[in-house]
Amino acid sequence: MRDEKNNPDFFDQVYQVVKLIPPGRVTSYGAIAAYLGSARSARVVGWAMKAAGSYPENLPAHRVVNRSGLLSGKHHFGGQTMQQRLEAEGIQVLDNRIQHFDAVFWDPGKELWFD
DNA sequence: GAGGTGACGACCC
DNA sequence: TGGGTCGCCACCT
Repeated sequence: MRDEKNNPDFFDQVYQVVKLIPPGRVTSYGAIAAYLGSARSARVVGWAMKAAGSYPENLPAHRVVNRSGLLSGKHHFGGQTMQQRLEAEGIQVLDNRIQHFDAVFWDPGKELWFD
């Protein structure tokens, strides 16, 4: 029954992309969803992030924020863990929002495509 | 088995 | 131009 952690293909894909996010960069749920081919399923990406809480790997979910650069899931990280981690990456975060979001934004469907 | 929810996003009025 | 509503897909109860 495919025991192991319940990792559907979609979730696994999300985890792969998230882990590919370079340090000092961030992306949005929609960007990942779009990269997977389901731009409308940005919510599902958020689910994957939530499920990532059970992920043993160093899943940099803190590098994933909403389309507005707002740390939507910061509360889920457990306090300011998310913001603090982003600052450690060199990303300026103010009031739960990423500064220069456009500058640190990382698009998987673009950056990965070019390399 | 079915319904409601949810770390979002885009479209419509 | 801005605010509101619907849609998406999977997980949880």
